[in-house]
Amino acid sequence: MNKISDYLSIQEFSKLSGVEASTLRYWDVIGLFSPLIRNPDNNYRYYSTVQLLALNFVATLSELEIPLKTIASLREDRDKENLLDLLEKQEKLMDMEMRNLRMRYSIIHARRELINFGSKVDETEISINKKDELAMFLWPQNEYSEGDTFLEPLAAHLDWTRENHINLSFPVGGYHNDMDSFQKSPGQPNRFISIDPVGSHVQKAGDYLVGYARGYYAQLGDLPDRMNAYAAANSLSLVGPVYTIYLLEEFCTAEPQEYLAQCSVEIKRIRS
Amino acid sequence: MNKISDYLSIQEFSKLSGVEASTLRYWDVIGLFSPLIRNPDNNYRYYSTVQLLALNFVATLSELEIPLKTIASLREDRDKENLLDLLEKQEKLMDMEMRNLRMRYSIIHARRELINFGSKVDETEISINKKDELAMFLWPQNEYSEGDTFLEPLAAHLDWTRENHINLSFPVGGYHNDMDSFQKSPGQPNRFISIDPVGSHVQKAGDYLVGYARGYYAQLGDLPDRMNAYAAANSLSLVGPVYTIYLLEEFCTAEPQEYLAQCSVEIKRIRS
DNA sequence: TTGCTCCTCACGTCACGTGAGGTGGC
DNA sequence: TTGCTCCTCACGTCACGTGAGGTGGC
Repeated sequence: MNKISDYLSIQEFSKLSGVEASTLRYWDVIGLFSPLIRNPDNNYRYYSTVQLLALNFVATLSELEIPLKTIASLREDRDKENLLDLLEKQEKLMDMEMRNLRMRYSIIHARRELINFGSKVDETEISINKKDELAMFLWPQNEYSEGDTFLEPLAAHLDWTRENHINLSFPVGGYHNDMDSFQKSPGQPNRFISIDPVGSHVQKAGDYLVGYARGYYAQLGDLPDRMNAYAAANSLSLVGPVYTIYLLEEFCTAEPQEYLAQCSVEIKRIRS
Repeated sequence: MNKISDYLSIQEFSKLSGVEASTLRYWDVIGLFSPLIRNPDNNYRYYSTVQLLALNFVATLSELEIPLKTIASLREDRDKENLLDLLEKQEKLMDMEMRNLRMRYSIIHARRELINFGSKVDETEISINKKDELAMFLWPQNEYSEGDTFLEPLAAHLDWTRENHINLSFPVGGYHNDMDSFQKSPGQPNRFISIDPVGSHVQKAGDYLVGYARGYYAQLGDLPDRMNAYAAANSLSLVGPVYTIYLLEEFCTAEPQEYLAQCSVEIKRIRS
């Protein structure tokens, strides 16, 4: 008799192996991994140190998040091909998890950036700011019928977003083709945008005229007028599309009148 | 009455929002997100397109894997700080997930490398091979009492592995201080090793004398003798530690006699 | 009248963790 | 005798998905 045949109680085996006693009991109950012997009088479980290796097999695959049923069937029918197949499959699942995780990361990142900016900004002033490149997806053209708000074209494009794998968890904003369109109907953008870092459209880096407005979606008040007035007073010409992004919205406040929009349009100075 | 007040059945709202009807029902039951109205006659749920925005709030946080209870409490008490705290916490959880995922990746990688190599190798020959660097953890010195197998020192170090965050899902092998020790007791390595890519010990790149043995752990037969004989016949001097790693073990076969060990020791040619 | 949609239970999922209530070993 | 360990149920977890069985609308 060498030391190996000394039996270990479930507590001792648990401490040695690092696997919880409740887990050992469960694995026994479902027939995945059982103690070497049972005391027939009191049903006590007794393990042997030799079993540490077999347990490690189960514990390792379980840590790889392989279903216990699969582990059990692999124990029955174990060879190189089966194991390699299984590991390969698991790696593919993990690839998907990784991609999913990265996407969740960038959603959080995008949202935090907007909120942080929105908390610090001086919303009362119209100003000229340098903006960095911002990647986004451009949605299709919006079409408005009589009496439509922004909701109808939004709803109309939801199918399109799903077909094109646009993730609606990224912040959504508005896009006007130009300052004219923005002034004519500030609450009716020509398109929607998704602030998604893998988006194919880029708001170019450069000098922008930037203004802010409080209130529910698409209620931008006289912001277009004020921006145009500022441009005229400072001899600026405003070119290209107007981007509206919501720094604060239902994610951080229950009060629609506290939503905070930022509108920006690129400027060219007019030589005087 | 504009279009917004047209009510949508649960099916229509589900298709528009991309959220399953069963999920909408569940969110209603737990009080997280409810339809605008209920038909009192038949309890039919009716949603409005305006609710798409509120739903997006819930769906987004749910996709970020934030517990529904937390989302519910956030809806009650919503402000920038609460949301930012929540997003930050979630990001930290995701960091841990990411680290866990990477570790599972490298476990699979390490195991696959060994098995793939073990399937192809010519195990009958002793040969001189170039080996690349291999990172690992060196366990503490083993101490053997009378009658001990490799199991006793292994068990004795399990506490140490946990204290030092050694993950036992990586392949474990043996380490002899030198060829003398290897020949004297091939089944009793001076240390154990964990083939973990973040390990602090490195098996140096270089020319190695490499041999193989079939059989259960630590049953290396006359491999040390054969390696020494090969070295003598070819005027090689064998220097430094002997590494034993198991290419095939209980993970890919149920038969202990099919386990395949690889032993390697660095060589220096003796000038003749 | 006939599908079709909607409803409300109730149960299953997956791998345990946590008592409750009771017994055995030193 | 007294803790301590061990046992076996049974229930909870988390966010739904899936029927079963029944009703309402066109």
